[in-house]
Amino acid sequence: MSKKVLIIEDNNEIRENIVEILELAGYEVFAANNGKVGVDLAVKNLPDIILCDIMMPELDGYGVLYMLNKSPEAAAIPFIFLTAKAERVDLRKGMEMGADDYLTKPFDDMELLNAIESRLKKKEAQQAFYSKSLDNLNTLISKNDGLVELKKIIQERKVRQFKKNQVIYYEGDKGNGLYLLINGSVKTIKLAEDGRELMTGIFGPDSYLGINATLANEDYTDTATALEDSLLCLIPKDQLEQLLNMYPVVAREFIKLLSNDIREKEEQLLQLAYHSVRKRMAEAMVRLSRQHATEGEAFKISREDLAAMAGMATETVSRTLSDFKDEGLIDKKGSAITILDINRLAKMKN
Amino acid sequence: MSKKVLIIEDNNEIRENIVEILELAGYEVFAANNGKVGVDLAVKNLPDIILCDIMMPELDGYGVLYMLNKSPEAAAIPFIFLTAKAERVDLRKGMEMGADDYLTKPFDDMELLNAIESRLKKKEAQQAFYSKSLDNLNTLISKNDGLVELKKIIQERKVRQFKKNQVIYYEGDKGNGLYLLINGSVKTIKLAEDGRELMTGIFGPDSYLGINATLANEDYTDTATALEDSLLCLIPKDQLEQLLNMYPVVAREFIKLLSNDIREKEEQLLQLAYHSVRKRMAEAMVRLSRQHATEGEAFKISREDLAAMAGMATETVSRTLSDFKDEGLIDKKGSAITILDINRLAKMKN
DNA sequence: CTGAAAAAATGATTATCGTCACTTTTTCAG
DNA sequence: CTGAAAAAGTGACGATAATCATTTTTTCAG
Repeated sequence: MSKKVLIIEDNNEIRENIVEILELAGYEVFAANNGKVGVDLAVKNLPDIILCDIMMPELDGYGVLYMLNKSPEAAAIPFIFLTAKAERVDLRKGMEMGADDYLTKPFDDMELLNAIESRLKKKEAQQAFYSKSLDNLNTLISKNDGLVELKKIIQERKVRQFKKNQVIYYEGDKGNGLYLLINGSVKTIKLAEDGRELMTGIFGPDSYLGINATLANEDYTDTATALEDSLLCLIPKDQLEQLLNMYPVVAREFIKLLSNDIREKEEQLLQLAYHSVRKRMAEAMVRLSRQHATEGEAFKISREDLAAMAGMATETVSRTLSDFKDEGLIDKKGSAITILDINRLAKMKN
Repeated sequence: MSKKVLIIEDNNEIRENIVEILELAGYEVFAANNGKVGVDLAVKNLPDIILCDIMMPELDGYGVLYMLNKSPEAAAIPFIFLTAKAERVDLRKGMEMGADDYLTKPFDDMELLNAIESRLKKKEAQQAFYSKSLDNLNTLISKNDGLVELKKIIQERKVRQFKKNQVIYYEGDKGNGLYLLINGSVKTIKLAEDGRELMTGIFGPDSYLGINATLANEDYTDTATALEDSLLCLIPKDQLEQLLNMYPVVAREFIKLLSNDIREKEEQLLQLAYHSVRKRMAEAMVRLSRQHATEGEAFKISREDLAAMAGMATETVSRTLSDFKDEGLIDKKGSAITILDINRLAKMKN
C-alpha cells in the first residue's frame, strides 16, 4: 500500500508542483492551502507524513504543529517544515516543538523525496526498536494473562518521538492517558505561583508518566518535559481502564507503583522540610547517579534543573557544587558532573 | 457463654483472691503469675478482658501492654491495670499506651466487678456504634459486589480503641494491614534524623491509614498517632490482598485513593519548597478547617503539631498565629483556634 | 480553687540561603 | 576556529526564619 503524504502550503504554484512530484513518486497525496484545512485533513486521514509551510495566513506552521500535538494520534506523524531562508531564524523553535526535519525553499525534487524517505524510514526503525526494547520491559512482565495482555496493547500502540526540551504534557491538560517511556529521560515539574519550578520526578526507560492523573481521572498535575530526545508510547485512558477492570494483576501492579511513588514523595517532603541545601544537593546527586546507573560516569544536567530538583536557587546550586568539588565528592566541568564518592554523598550529615 | 477474664499478678495471695471473686461472679478465669506467661495466655486464649499488675519481676505491666499491642488480635482486648498507690505517678504513661482503666490496690469486690462490667459494656457499645457508623461509610459503598464484600469484611472485624496520643503503628513496623479510621482523628508523621517531625497526613473518620505500606508490601513509612481518642479497625493484609484480586472495583477504588494522595503530596512539596512560612501556615489553617468541617468552630491543635504540619519551628508557628490574630484572620485562646476569614487565608499571597 | 508543670508567647541574636549585580566559562551555529 | 549568546560561577548584601533564653499563659491533678 502506498504511503500517504499531506502537504500544507498556501502558495498554489509551489503546492501543485510538490503534489505532482509526489504523485509521480507513487505517494498518495492530500493537499491543503491553509493551516486549518491542513489540521482537519491530518486528523481525519492520519497520513504517514506531513509537509508544512511556516509562513501562512491565519494558522501558520507553528500553529499547525501545536494543534496536531493536541491529538495523540496526529502527534505521532512525522512532520517536515518547508521554510524560506528568511524564516530560518525561528526554526529551532519549530524543531523544539517536535518537528522532525525542515527543507529550505527552493529545494529540488530529490531533496524533497530523500527527506520524506529518510523520515519514513526513521519512523519505521523507531517502531521496530521500540518493539524490541519492549522485551526488556521487565517491570510488568510475567506469565500472567493480564500482564501479557497489557504488553500486547502496548506493542500495538504507535510510538512517538519527543525532542529535547519538548513538552509531553502540561500541568492542567486533560489526562488522556498514560505514557510509557521507552528510551530517553523525562522530568516532571510543577510550577509555583511565582513561576519557580519544582521537579516532582525524573524518569528513565520503562517508567510510566502521568499515572496518577490518568488513574484518578483528573487533569495532569505536573508538566512533563523531555530531557533528551525520547521515545514514548501513549496508552489511552479507556484501554487502560478496561485492562484494570479485567485483570486484577495489572491493577495490583499499578497499585505497587503508586504506593512506591508516595513513599518517595514523603521522603522528598522530609528532606525539603528539614535538610540543609547541602544535604539536599547531596541527595539529588545520589538520585541522579542511581538514575544514570554506572558510577564514575559523567552526566549532564543544567543548574536550573538541579535547582528545581532540590527546591533551591540556581546560584546556591552553583556554590554547593563548587564546594562538593573542592571536597573531592564530585568532579565537574561545565554542565557535566561526575560523581566521585557516592558513599560520602549519601552519608552527608549537614 | 460466660466471658473470659485473664488476670496477671505475681502476688499469689492477691491473685488467688481475685480468681475466686471472679469465678463466683460467673466468669471463666485464666491466671498468670508473671508477665511472660500472661502474654502467652492472652494471645492463645484471646480473653474478653485482661487485668494486669504493673510492678512485676521480669516483664512488668507496661511490658505486657507493649507486647500485646504488637498482636492485632490481642491489642483489641480491654486492659485494666492494677496498681499500688505508689505507682500512681507513672500511670498516665500506661493509659497513653492504651490501657483502658486502672484499679488502685487495695480494692473491694464490687469495685473490681464494676470495673470489669463497665469495660465490657463499653467495648460492646463501641462495637455496636461501629457497625452503625459503617453505614455512613460512603467512600466505598455502591451496589457493586466487590465493595459490598469489602464492607462485609470490615464489619466482621473487631474495632479497637486508641487513646489520645497513643501510637497506632510506628515507622519501620512491618505493615500488617490497613487501618480504617471509624471516628476520632489521627496524624501520621515521619521523623527526620535530628528528631524533628514532619506531618505527612492528618485524618478524620472514614480514612484509611497505612494504605501505601500495606499495598506495597513494605514496612510502614510513617508513625500514626491518635490526636484524640479514636476508634479504628484493622483490615489484615491477606484479606485485603484477596479482595484486590477478586474484585477489580475494590482495586480501582484504592488506586484512586492512592492517586489523590500523590496529588496532595506533590502540592505539599511545592509549598514547602517555595512558600513562605506565613503562606504555609495559612495553608495549614485551611486544611484543618476543611478537616473539621464547620467554619467558625474552634478546634484544638498543639503548636508542635502545627509546626510538624508546615515544616517549621514551633516558635515561628506562635509568631505567625499571633500575626494572623492581629490581622483578624483567626482567633485563638490557648490551643483553641477559630478560623475567621478562610477566604483571605486561602488567598494569602505571601 | 491552687500550685506545679506543660505549653505558648515573646525578645534577642544569628545562620542560612535567596536576590541582585556582575564576571567568567561554555556552548554552538556558521 | 570564531564570536555572540547562554549558562555557570562569584561576591556583596539582606531578609527570613531558626535558635536560645526567658516570660507569660494555660492546663490539670489534687
